[in-house]
Amino acid sequence: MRTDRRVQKTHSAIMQAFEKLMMKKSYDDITIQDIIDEANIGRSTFYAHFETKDSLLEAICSGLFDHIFAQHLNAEPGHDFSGSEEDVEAKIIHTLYHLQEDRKRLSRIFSCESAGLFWEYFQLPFSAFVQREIVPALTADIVDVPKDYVVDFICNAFTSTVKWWFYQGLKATPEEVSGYFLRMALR
Amino acid sequence: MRTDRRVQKTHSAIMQAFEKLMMKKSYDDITIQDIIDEANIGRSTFYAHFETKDSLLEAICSGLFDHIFAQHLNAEPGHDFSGSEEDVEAKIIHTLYHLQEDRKRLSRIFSCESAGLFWEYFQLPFSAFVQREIVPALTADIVDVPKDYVVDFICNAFTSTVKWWFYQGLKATPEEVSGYFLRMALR
DNA sequence: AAATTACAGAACATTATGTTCAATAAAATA
DNA sequence: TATTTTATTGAACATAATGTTCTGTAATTT
Repeated sequence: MRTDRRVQKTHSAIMQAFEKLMMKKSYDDITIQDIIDEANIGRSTFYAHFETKDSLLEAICSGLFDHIFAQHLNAEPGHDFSGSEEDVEAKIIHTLYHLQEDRKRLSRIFSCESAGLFWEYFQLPFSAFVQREIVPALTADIVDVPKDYVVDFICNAFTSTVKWWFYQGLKATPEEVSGYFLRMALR
Repeated sequence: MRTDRRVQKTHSAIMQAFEKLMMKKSYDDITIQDIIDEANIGRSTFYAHFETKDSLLEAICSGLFDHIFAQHLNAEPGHDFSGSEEDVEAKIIHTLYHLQEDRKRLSRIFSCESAGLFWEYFQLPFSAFVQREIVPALTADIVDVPKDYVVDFICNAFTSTVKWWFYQGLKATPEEVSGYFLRMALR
């Protein structure tokens, strides 16, 4: 059985209202009252869909980042140079292109310093990629540095790179940004 | 003329109340009402001292990080190997020792993901240090990487290193952490 | 001793949160 | 189509925080 058409409508009304509000104010400044007014739904209806404002954010984030990362970054390699420098670079450039396409929605989200939750969701899928494909390729150099530190370091480096890129207004190309990142983060 | 003794008392009462509350809950969860109750002062008295909760945070942060950074990290070099690898390493280790000494207050603050303001204040003095002493020493390697990206990268790398360190419960020594950081961030 | 200043504490308007409930409208089911 | 199930509405409600304003009181300065 499909989900009730009313549920779908309310759900997307909330989502749209939230994104529209994100264009105007930062996450912390958005109240549930704002969302209710913007979505034009009853108070109790919101609470029938989401427990808190953070639950809503969680839903937004998974939809956003799953789309960007899950598809290709963690996809099974279809070629024989998986894990190589070329492969890693290609995947990072690919990811940056995806982020660039979503620039309109993301630039507002990324500039919102208050919502660390965003970055948690952002880093989660990237961390898997780092552990699987990047770290094994460079353990030779840094044997005595704890592995979890290395993973954490690279994830944060990528996050801050994307932050920097968006803060600059995406002036650089994905290829350039990827180059900067790889040169700084991986020797 | 000295400041009114009553003002001093109220001020420190607010500060102490805030720090005590930070031991219990995260920044976002602390209300002005909590502070008033904990400090045992009148409502209007708080607003006579601080406009908002963020103003109070700002005051706390400057006191905290100015103490840690300003003194030695940005001090005039008293020796002739300023800017060298040994000098940079010594200063970073020194900074980490200071952070370690303040672990009680800082661990609560650092684990509070919500307050990005903390990290802004944390990075501000470090950024000056990076630009003055670290970047000039390695521009040879990375000529075509934008300088502001390099500075941003290294600052964020140090911030995430400290975050990681505290998250692990400061198991590693400052010397070890400094080693990890320098090896990962500066080739 | 007099003037100044800070504080207490209460009152107040405003705003947001989260819950509850009966009526209504829409959808799914038989 | 008729019936049942479910979602939504909208209002009401209790709770709690914000920020302002005011008066009397107490401490401090001059």
